[in-house]
Amino acid sequence: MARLEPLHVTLAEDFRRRIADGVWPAGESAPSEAELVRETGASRGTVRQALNALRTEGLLVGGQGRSPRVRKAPPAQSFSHFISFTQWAESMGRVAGQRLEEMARRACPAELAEELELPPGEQVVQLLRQRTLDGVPTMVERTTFVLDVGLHLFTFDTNSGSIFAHLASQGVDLARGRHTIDAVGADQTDAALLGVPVGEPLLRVRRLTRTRDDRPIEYSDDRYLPSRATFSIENTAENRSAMLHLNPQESA
Amino acid sequence: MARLEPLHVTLAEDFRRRIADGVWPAGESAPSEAELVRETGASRGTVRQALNALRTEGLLVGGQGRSPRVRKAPPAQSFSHFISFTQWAESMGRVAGQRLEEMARRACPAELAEELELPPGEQVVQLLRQRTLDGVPTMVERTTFVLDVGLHLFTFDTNSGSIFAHLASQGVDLARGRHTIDAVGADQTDAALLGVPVGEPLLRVRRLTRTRDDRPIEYSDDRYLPSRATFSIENTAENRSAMLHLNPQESA
DNA sequence: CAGTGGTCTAGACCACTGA
DNA sequence: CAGTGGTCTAGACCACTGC
Repeated sequence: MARLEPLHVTLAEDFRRRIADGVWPAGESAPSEAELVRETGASRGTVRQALNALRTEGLLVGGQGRSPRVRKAPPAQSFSHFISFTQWAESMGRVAGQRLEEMARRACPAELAEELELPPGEQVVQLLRQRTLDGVPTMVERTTFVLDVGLHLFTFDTNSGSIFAHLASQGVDLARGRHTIDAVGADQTDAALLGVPVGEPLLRVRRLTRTRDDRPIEYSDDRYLPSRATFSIENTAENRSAMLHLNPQESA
Repeated sequence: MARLEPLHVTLAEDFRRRIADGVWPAGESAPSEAELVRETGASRGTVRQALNALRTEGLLVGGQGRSPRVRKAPPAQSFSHFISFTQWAESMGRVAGQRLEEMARRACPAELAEELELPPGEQVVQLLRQRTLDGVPTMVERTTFVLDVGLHLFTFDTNSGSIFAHLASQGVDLARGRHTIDAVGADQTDAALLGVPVGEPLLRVRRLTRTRDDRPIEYSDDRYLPSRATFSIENTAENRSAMLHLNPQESA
């Protein structure tokens, strides 16, 4: 019996499923750690490691003295949902669509060169795409890839699916992302692609994605129709991990 | 020698300080776990618990086979920065200001009653405040408190500091928050308080804050000038904790 | 009071990395 | 190869909850 996953990951998935399936009903107490140790045969440390994962996801709350209680399950969000419009849509049973407006290889603009930690004049691959959800225009995506990664895209029909799924199959491992969120008025391009007046408020997310060894791979400027999508974040006092940085800007 | 904090918390703070002070220079390898065990005298499990905290904060990256490397320190963000404009400003050496426009006790509006899990007709306390950063208008805040918490505010000069600091001193323990982010055009009130035209794009954050035992305490609708503040989030593939939910909205 | 989770220890085996 | 972090175990003591 091959076991590719660590035991604590398997247990965490098992527990997540019990919550999703209502085996551990929302609002009630979950079984005690001692009980889970008896049931699973794993040691307490391993059981705790699994439970802690659910805690930081907000699926379990409380503790100290009484069994933790189960919260109503928010849809599980994996990292790929952060960076892939397609995977996000699919996770909700929606259909993501895309139309490539432009794809170009060119010298990296100065502002982006700094973000991507590239020397001046380095070549990059840039895309402009309109994204749809169930056929309705929802987002305008302006993405810049470092050259060696972007070259994979020329072997790929960019109108036919998820760029990130394609890159993953090529061995590109995205591991970390920084997302900066603000609001902008629609420019001419946004307005045309989203079917709204120029100046309409849009929710903008700028994202820098890195590999496991911290090399910047991709920068994207995505502008959403707020009537079509919003972001939400959960965070807790115990847990510093859900980091929402509120950055002051000098007056634009 | 009283030790109020758990050892792993003390160690984590120590390690964070070493990164901030450059004792562990950014970009270089941190000491191995074995080394830290020798140095601190703590067991490996405890050292790992401390290091894992820094990992999920994004201060350390990498692993398996080689020592983790240190990333340039993002400013440490505690939970209080999420929910308190004042504490956020202070953490950056800025000065937060506020002007109370309105404070009222009234029946809870229907949309909010659901969010706050209150029976229909329940009384709440509502505030409308203009917030400034270094004297410049930056945000308009519409906050609703459940009654027993809101009553604390009548014993408090709301023009003179942080509401959350005041509530904390009254024994109200905020523990968890859900933040929903989108973009809206400024309405008449926003426009007047922020000094921009009606329709100007604003970054809106709606927040529901809960106590440790999951009781909703406060709901707020905060609208920022994007030229004055943006949000950013860090997340990783290993770690599900930084949850960014991208929620579809039916057309408004 | 008994049961719970929070903390801490000591020791073990493995997979992976880099010289 | 030796050293690293990833995983897992077994057992211990404590602070806190609820009865």
